[in-house]
Amino acid sequence: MTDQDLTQADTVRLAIEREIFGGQLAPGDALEEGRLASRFGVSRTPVREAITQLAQAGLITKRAHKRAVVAQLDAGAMLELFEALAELEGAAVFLSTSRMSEAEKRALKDIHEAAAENLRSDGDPNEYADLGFAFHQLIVRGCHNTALIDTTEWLALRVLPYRRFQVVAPGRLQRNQTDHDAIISAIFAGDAEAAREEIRRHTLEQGDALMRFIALNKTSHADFHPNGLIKEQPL
Amino acid sequence: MTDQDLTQADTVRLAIEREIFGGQLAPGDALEEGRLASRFGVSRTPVREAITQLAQAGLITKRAHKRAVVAQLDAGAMLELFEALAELEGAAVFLSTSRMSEAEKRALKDIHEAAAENLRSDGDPNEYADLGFAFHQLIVRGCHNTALIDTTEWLALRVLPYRRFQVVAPGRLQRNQTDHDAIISAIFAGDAEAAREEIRRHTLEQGDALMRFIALNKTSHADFHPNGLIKEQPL
DNA sequence: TTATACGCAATTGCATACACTGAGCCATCT
DNA sequence: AGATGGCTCAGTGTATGCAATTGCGTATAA
Repeated sequence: MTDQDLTQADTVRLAIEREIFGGQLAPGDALEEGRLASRFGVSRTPVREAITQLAQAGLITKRAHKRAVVAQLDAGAMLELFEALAELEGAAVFLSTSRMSEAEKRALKDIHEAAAENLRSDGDPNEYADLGFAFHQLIVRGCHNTALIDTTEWLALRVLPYRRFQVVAPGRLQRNQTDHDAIISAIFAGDAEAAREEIRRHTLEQGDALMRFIALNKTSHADFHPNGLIKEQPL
Repeated sequence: MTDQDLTQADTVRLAIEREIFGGQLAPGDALEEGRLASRFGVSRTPVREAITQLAQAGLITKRAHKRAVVAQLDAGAMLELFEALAELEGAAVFLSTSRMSEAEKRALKDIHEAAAENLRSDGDPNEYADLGFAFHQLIVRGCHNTALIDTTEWLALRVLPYRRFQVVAPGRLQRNQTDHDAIISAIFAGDAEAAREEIRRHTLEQGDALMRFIALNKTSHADFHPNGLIKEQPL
């Protein structure tokens, strides 16, 4: 049963997801069923199914008889998303503080220290970003409530296509690390309410910083388009 | 452009949703594509699409090469769901307290008082349930954050197939009304933190009551079946 | 030049046909 | 008898064809 029994629609969906998160498919790009079908060597049917799923997940917007498009967030939507995400992560960490096992706490600390080391040694910013992502993920999963975890990660997914900007903002990393410091301290101190407030503020600030950064490079006045503004990603 | 331009897949999806919420389709029931197709007078294609969407929404569970099934919640899953919902509603009301317009507050109060009147006059419990649902909905929507609203309602949807039990629990209604009283007071007092705590406790308690009620009528020891008929459901 | 009407190509939504999987049933073997 | 293996068939996954709709270039008008 180790065979996941992946259907072709699943394969296509995962492939498209990767391309969205990897940046090959940027917000605003059109997804044409026929092209994707031939690109993946399947018929339009599984492609359609994959697109339907991604649309339901919010990664793609799709309207009847119109081409599917990689979801594009205007400033307002992104603000809302980060606000909601801040609340959800706050709720999660509130629970996590009393529910994380010792092993989970240690893993969290390990990641946090690896990130610190990355900063000290002026390491790869992409690696730092990955560590930050893992940090948040560990905290959220620490609440041991799959409904809340899934919901939170579902929201987080939607900003992911934009999040790779974060790393280029200068001076942000140090501040990020300080925030994480405060969060982890609150968790280890068992102060759930403080942990909630810290992560709420932190996530809101992250969103703010991302938006401000994007706004500086924006071309359209309401929409962002990652690849149009930034040089290149090493993926 | 008032025409919503509903595709057949949408129509089918809405129809299935209604049947799930209405109870004609109970958790655990199998959805066979071919039957649904002929019942709705369409081909399997739009039915498949509808099922895919509902699966992504969590209302039905679907595994490769197996029949789709109306989502069935075991005790643990339901507990998690209510816990998550409590957190989300808490987050929403926290924001709503400072964001609801006067008109929205008045509408909320009107609903609340209609519910009180329903209780005083020993009215239709179903109507009371609807009012309660509207009460929660108004509060959630009052936060004016569509991401948070959608997420919360998305979670609430998943317990909806079970929620029609609530009304039969004796003595619950009065307590429910008292809780709502406290919530609305906190909102009008502008005490966001109190409102959050009140609705958190309230929603958790609602879930508790529902689960306890179902547990009394259960035959299987982990799974619930609204219609009172438990069907075999090994994993 | 800008705006509007129109027609054709491209693309989606749906139907149908086919391929594959998995669960039961029965026969066969030990 | 119980286990094992193939057979059957209901049902899902995928491919393909066709009709309906869009949007986009072109022509025409203001």
